[in-house]
Amino acid sequence: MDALAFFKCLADDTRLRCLLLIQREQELCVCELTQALQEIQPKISRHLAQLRQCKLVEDRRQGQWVFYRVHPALPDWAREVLGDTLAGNPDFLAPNLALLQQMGERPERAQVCC
Amino acid sequence: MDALAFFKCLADDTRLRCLLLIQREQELCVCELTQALQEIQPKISRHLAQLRQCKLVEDRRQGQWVFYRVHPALPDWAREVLGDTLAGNPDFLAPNLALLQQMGERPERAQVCC
DNA sequence: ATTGTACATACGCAAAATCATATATATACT
DNA sequence: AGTATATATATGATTTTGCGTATGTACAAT
Repeated sequence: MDALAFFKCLADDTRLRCLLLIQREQELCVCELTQALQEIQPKISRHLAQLRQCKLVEDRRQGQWVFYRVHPALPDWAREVLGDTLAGNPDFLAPNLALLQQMGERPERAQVCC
Repeated sequence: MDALAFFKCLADDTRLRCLLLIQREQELCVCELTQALQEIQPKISRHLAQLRQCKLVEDRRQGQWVFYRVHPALPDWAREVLGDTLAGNPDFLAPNLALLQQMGERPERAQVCC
């Protein structure tokens, strides 16, 4: 995970919101992100694919849904960057979180472990 | 200083190295950055202009030289991002710092204050 | 089997970012 | 005044990135 590739992933509005939302909510599926960002599904999927290829997120299929989470092997410094960004920009995700709350019938996620 | 604009500035190799070098060395002039990155001067200047316009750096003319430093009004979270990135990628600037050491006759900087 | 939902990817195009070259400006020195 | 150094910016070409549409695949339910 090199620094330049990491920041390139954060340098797009869709990717930045997706990643920070996933970090904040632990795990989100594509349809939830589509709703939270009010974007069409292929657009969300395309950006998630890039985050996945760069190993910033990990995906897990559960039934019809694919859930994304922050990649467990993401280096500490990168995690701290995400944390600092969230802490320093408390309003950034506000509209997206509101849309997520509004969403009815969100898919139930199985407990993954432990 | 919004998060997206900040990360867009970091999403280019030249800008990322310039900014991290400036952060680490306190203050650097264009010719030092040109040497440290082994790039032509207009390329360095162009990227510095972008960092300046986004208020990530501040410039100061001293005689023939223009010195750049991290902008004093840069928000804390952004400073922490730079610090985390430097700490987490200790080898990233190594070649650039080596080239900077090799450079003879580096311009003397006046003490700015205090 | 078929229909529907969730998600991924391929393709062609448009827009944005980057580049190298040329040129302009500002200061220093003689 | 004239030359040299340091830096900035304009220009046109090239590369990269992002987009919407169309399509493909996997799973669920009937």
